Amino acid sequence: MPPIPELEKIRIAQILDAGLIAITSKGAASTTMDDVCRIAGLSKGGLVHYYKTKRDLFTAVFKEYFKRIFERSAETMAQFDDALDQILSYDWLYDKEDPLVTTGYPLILDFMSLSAHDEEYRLIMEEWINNWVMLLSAALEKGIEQGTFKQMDVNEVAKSISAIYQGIATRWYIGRNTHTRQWAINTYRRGIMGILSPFMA
Amino acid sequence: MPPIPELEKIRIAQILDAGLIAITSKGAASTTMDDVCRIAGLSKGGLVHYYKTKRDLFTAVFKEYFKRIFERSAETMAQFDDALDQILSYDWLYDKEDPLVTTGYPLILDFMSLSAHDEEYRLIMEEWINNWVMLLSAALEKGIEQGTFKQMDVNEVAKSISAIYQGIATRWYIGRNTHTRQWAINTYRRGIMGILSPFMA
DNA sequence: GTTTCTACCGACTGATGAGTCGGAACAAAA
DNA sequence: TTTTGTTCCGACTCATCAGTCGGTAGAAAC
Repeated sequence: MPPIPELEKIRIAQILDAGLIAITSKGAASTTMDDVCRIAGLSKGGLVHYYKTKRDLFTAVFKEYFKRIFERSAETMAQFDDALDQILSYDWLYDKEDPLVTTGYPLILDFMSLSAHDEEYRLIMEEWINNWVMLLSAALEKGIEQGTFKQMDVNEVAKSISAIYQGIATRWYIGRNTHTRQWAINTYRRGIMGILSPFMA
Repeated sequence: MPPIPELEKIRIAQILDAGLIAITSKGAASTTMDDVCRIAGLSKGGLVHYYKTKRDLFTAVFKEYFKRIFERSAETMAQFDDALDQILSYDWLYDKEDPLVTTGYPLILDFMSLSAHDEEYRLIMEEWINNWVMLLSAALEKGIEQGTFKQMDVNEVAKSISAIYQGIATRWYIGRNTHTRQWAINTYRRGIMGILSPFMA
């Protein structure tokens, strides 16, 4: 019988944090279960008690990261009233100082690579994309109500907007020597305004 | 002493093809040297004779693939006279039937993930991006001469255009269930026109 | 007190795969 | 003919690591 009832939650948090640290620093491919044990301060057996396989663990870690990114997106968007401001509120994606962003990008790249060869991972990725798209869709709907935008297929447009954000983020991260924060922000603003231009009221 | 002088070239081509097949089908992470041997129809020793380490081999395979993509880009652009047509000539990136594209995307995703944790790979990636950017820059310059575009920092604009192409490609590939070819083409056209809009003469 | 269940430990196993190495076949050079 | 260098072979070594398993500590149940 469990010594403390909240113990499980504490351990899960410990393990997911450790997994996040390990994967973002070494990469998913070279992160071992022992790495995660060590960082979490648990033994092999302790870790396995909560996640039977490496795959279980990785899946949970990826979901946890996506959850954090999603929460950040929702919070930042909620700070604005105007729908267009909400849609263009993603400057934080290109902030080197932000640990969620900079340390997290390698994890997203790892995950995309895994998704290319693993259907289960790909579905998780699709779900994440879909959540993001829904967030943007809601803002577009709001903009239509507010009279900022004309009628449109909000889902298709939201997919375009999120794809542009993500593409620029990838490029900004990989090509860090030649791609500045200002370049990224200019690019996304112009790109997204291009997407929205047929629908500006 | 070499039996046939062209033998080396033949073997290299054999090995790079095999590497491409292996990596695109199984993923870089789970491709083994033995896989490449088998596909190339060579023994371990034979493979090692040409590429001492797995890293050497992979680097060569990635460069070969980037070369092919670059050639395709240059050829396709060259079919158009008008600069804007050249810049918007990348429909082929979103063609499921094209083996260079569909089978190659997993390889690019793998390589981006490797680049996140490996400086040598990252530099190769940067170089590839730069080649692509130069191709687009040349078209932009041409457009300025032709009077299609106003003066601009062609390099910055070219970086934006290529980032949009790549972002949409990634999304189109990963989110294949929900992202159509037509969506990809519409998105890139509007996005890129948004990038170019301040510079249309 | 005894049993039972959870939480955790860490040594061990078994598989996998990169890189090694001695050698064979063969061609050209000496 | 002998020697030397190239190309290629495939069995072997050795490190790594996911997952296993027998065991312990301690709390609750009986």
